[in-house]
Amino acid sequence: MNKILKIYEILYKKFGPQNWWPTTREGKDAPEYSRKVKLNEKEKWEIAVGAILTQNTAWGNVEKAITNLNRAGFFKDVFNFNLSELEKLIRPSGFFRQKSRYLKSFIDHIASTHRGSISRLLNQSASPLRKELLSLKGIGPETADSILLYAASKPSFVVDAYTVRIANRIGLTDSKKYSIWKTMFESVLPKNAEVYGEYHALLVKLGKNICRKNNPLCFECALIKICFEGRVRYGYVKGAKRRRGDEVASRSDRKKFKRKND
DNA sequence: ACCCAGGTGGCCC
DNA sequence: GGGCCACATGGG
Repeated sequence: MNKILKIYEILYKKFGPQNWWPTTREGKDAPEYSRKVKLNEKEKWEIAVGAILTQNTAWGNVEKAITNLNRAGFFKDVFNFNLSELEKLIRPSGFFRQKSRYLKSFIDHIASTHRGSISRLLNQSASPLRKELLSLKGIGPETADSILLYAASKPSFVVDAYTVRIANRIGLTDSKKYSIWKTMFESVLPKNAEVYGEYHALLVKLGKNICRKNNPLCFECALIKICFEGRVRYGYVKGAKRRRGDEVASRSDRKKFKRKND
């Protein structure tokens, strides 16, 4: 079986569905994970805004920003907020000056080009929509694909830092090009938004908790059998030299991990 | 006191 | 087309 399919099978079995992208329920302020079949206009806005806010930023900080936006009634009337109001509200998500500009230009674009409806933007077919998103300041390939996949429900695979790190360690490819990574996954997986969405979310889950940048918890990783670096760290690969920092995680790390994950 | 986080754009060669 | 750098807050 192809490794890319195998990874999905293993992670899905281990972690179950992740129900991305988190959105805020009626009457609440903070986003939660729960899969919706059909998104309303507010939820589409929230996903697109979240995709911009989470650029190189911990999701917890984005949650704080989205909570602020909800309390201010932002998603009910996105056209009624100016730059400095946005800056204040999204401050916790970091890079708030650039991100507020990115948001404003996104909002203005929808106002002027799509008669104020984000659905009119998102209802296009995937390829022109992707091009249009990429033409906006502050929307690069990952953010565009996140919006395509999670807000527009189109099968467009999202490649992020976790995807690259995990696939690098497993030994899939060492390419530096986003398009190569994206094609690698899309050419193997069924062209299905739900599968793409779960796959990406599962990689994030693994990357956050186990396949961490420093001191990855390979001893707990469900992918150890198919991961080159993991096997090297564990000493499974004969003759492979362990490098500094390749030690198996400490006891305290194991305990910490167990506490966090049930 | 570090290091890190669900990237992007600008500038330089 | 690639290699650097600024951008900012909050948690571990």
